[in-house]
Amino acid sequence: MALLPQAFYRRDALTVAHDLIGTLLVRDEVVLRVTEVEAYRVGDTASHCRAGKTARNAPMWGPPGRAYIYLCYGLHQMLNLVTDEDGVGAAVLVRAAELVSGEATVLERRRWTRPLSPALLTGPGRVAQALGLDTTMNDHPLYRRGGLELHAAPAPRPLAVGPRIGIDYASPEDRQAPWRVAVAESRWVA
DNA sequence: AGAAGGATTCTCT
DNA sequence: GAGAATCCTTCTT
Repeated sequence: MALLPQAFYRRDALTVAHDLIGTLLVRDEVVLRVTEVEAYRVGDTASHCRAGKTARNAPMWGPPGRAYIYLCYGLHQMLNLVTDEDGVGAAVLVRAAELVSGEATVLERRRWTRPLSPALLTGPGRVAQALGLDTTMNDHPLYRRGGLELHAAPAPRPLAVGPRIGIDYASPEDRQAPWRVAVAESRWVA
């Protein structure tokens, strides 16, 4: 499988967001196909970087192709992939995925008892939990072998776009911006 | 030092 | 659909 190079991430977050759909998140035996993402772009009033560099969002300002993971609502880990040039704050949030392999490990990490359904992996906290991620994985490079990796795969079509979720604090323009991207026909979408 | 709020999820009804 | 869980980050005093 082809590891995506760092150059893949060194572009505008919205461009990366579109190209991210269909790629494979890989950690050991667990493989997830990305089905839904949101772009948080440079100068974005919805972005964690809107108030400048802080201890929490520092990974977003670093080199592209690395992980930015943060704790939301005190309990959910959120996985972002850092984009754009080194030194500017931008990233793409992974919101949903489809199970490709590693079912046993994912079920265990998610403490899933019900019959298999898209709810297993639709939602950013669920994806991160399925991959066993937490903030100690911050700055982890996804373009190198080892730990969490991102692999190229055929791009599903068509895609659907819409406004992002849970950003009421952003400017009206940014709230409406269609920077959420998903596989149009997948059931593995929130 | 204290307070507010958050890129959510789960379990009910 | 509503409410609880839960704690870090950030902003204010």
